[in-house]
Amino acid sequence: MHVSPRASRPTIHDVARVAGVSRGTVSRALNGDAYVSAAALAAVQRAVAETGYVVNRAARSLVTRQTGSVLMVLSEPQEKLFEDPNYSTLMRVAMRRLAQRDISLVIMLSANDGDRDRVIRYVRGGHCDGVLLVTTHSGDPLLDELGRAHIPAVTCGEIPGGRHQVPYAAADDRGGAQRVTQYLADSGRRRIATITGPLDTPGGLLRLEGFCDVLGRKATKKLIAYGDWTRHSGEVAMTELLERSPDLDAVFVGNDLMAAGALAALRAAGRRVPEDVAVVGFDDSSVAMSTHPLLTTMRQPLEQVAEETVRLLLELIDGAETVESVVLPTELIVRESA
Amino acid sequence: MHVSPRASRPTIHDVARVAGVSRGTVSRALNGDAYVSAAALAAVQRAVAETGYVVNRAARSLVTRQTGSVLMVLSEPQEKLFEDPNYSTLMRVAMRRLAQRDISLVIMLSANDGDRDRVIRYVRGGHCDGVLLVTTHSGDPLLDELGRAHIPAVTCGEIPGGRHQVPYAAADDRGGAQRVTQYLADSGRRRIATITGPLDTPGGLLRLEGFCDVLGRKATKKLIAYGDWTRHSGEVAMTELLERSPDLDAVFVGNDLMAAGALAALRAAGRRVPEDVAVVGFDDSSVAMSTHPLLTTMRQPLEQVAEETVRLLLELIDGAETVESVVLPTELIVRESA
DNA sequence: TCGGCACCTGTGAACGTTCACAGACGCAGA
DNA sequence: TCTGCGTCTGTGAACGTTCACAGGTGCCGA
Repeated sequence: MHVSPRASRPTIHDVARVAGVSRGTVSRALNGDAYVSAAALAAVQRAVAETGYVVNRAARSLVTRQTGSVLMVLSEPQEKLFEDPNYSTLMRVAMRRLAQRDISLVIMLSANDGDRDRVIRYVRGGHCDGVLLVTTHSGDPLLDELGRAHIPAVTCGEIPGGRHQVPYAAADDRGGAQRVTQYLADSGRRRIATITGPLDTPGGLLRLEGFCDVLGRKATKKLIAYGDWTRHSGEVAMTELLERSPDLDAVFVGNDLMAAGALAALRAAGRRVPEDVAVVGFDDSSVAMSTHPLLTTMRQPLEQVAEETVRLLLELIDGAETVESVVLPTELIVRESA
Repeated sequence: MHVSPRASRPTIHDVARVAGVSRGTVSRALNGDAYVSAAALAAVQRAVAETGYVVNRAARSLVTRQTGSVLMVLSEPQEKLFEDPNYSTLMRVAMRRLAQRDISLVIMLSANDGDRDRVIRYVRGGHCDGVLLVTTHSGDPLLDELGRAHIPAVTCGEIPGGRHQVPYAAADDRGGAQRVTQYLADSGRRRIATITGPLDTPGGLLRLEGFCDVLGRKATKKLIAYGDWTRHSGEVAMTELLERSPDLDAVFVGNDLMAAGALAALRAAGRRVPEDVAVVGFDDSSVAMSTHPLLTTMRQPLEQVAEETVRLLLELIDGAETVESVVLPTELIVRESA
C-alpha cells in the first residue's frame, strides 16, 4: 500500500521533547490521569498548543482496543425511504450526543446482502465500539452477528418477535395508535381504516395492534391496507382502501409520509379532508406541516428517542452489563386533517 | 484507558499459522500483491475463512497512514435545514460509492464554533483520508484549515467568492435559474419575484444571478426577498413580497422547501396558484411531489452531483494533483404550480 | 532515624499491521 | 558450469500510542 507523502504530524514524542517531560507523562496529562503535577500539566498543554499535536487514533486504538467511533446502520431496502426526515433527526441528535464524548459517527446502509456483509465485516473487525440500529427488521441476520460479536448494540424501536433482546428506546407506538383510533371514534367516525407500515418493523406492527385494540372486531381486513412507509405506498394503499370500502370516513396512517400520499389519493378521488374523510398520521415529522390540509398526527418524541438510544449505547460501551429499554410517551397534535 | 475484556480477534499471525505460511505472505495475499503463489493464496483464503479473520484497521492505519474513511461535513447553522431531503440523497450516494472501495463515511456537523473545532481537530489528526464538504459557506475557517492540512477535499457546489479553489461538482445553478425565469417570462408573467437562499452559499448566489441575468433592470429590490433555505423562511419571505409588491404574478423560489412555504403563504393570502401567481422551485426534491398544487421546479441531478463529488475526491485521494470541477445540467419539470 | 505512603516520573513492552530487505529457488542463456 | 533474473518467501523494524512496572521524591508519624 502506498504511503502518503503528506508531511508527518507531530507525535507524542515531539510534545514530550518540547514540554521537557517523558512520553508517559504526556500521555497521562492528555488522558486526565490524576498523578500529574501542575507544572507538568501546564508544560504539556503549552507544548500541545505549540506543536499542534493531535493524538493518533490508530495508534491509540491499537492498544486500547477502542475505536472512538459508533456505527449507525440504516437497514432499509427502500432507498427512497431514506428521505424520511426522521432519519435526519436521528442522525443529528446522535452526532451531537456522541460528539460530546469525542466519539464519531460512521453511517452504513444495509439494504441488501452485499451491504449487510460489509456491515458484518466492519463490526466483526472491531472497527466500532458500538452499533446503533435504525429500523432493523426482525430476523435480520445482522442481529445474530451482533449477538455473536458481543458488541454493544441498541435499536431505535423494539424489534418485533425478537429472539434477540437488543435493548431499545422507542415511542409508545401501541399506546399512541390506541389514542389516535379512540380520537377518531370519539369524533363520530364510524368506518375507520388504517394504513400500516411493514409488519416486521416496530412501528408497523405495534401501531396496527393499537388500532385493533380499540376497534376490536370492527377492524376488519377490508379496512386494513399495507404500505412500506413511503409516500407512494400510502397513495396506493389509500386508493385500494377507497375501492374496497368506499364508505370509509376516517383513516389512521402509520406515518406522515404515507399520510401525505393518502391525502393525494383522497384529493384525486374527490373526497374532502376532513369533511368526508378524517386523516391522522404518525410521527409529526416536518412533512406534516407541508401537507394541505395540515396533517393531524401523533407526535413521537423523536429527539428524545434518539437521545435515549445513544444514552443506552454509551452505558453499554462504558461497561454496563445490561440496560433498561425505554418507552416514551406520544402526543396527539390536532391540525386540520382530523 | 480501560482495555475491553472482549474476546480477542484472530490476527494475521493466526491466519499465517493456520495457512502454514508467514505473516508477510498473508499480508501480500490479502493486499493483492502479485508475488504470491497460487498455492499460498488458496491456503490463505482458506485460513481466513476458517478463522474469521478481519484486518485490524487501526494497525494498518498506523503504518500506511491511511484511514479508510472519508469525512462528510454538514456546515449548516440551521439545524432544521438538515431535514432537507437533499442531504439524504448526498449521503446515500456517497455511502454507496465509498463502500465500493471499502471506505467508510463519517459524518460531522459543523454548525457552530465548537463543532468546527472538532472537525478541524479530526482532520488535523489525520483521522480521515479526505473531506466532502456540503453547503459550506464562503469564508468558513474550515477551508483555510483544509488547505493548510493538505488533505483532499471536494465541495458540493462552488463556494462563492472563494479565495480557496476547492474543486467541486455542482448543478448548473445559474443556467437553471435563467431558464426558470425565462420560462416564467415566456408564459406571460410580468411581475416576477424571487426568494433566494443565503448569498454566501452557491445555490443562493448563483440562482439569484441567473434570475437577474434574464430580468436585467426589471429585477428590482422590491421583487427580491431573502430566505435561509428553510420552509419557514420561504413562508416569511413570500408574505413580505406580497406586502411590498401585491401585484406580483410569479415567483421563482431558490429551493423546493422554501417554495412549499411560499405556497402556504400564498394560500393564506388568498392567491390562487398558478392562476394568480405562478410558483417555481428548484431541486425537484421529494418535497415537490407533496405540495398542493404539485410544484413546478428545476431539477438538479443531485445523485449525479453526489457521484461526481465522490469521484473527484477519490481521484485526489488516489494521488491526483488536481482535478477538474464538474457542472451538470438541470432540467425544468413542469407540474401544476406554473 | 527509619518506614510507609502518597505523589509523580520515566521506560520497556505490547498492540497488529505493512514495508523493505535479504535470500532461496528454478530456469534460461552464455 | 556459472550468471542473472524473475518469482516467491520469511524476518526485522517501524508506525504512535497506552499500560504496567519500577523507582524517585518528600512528608508524616513512630
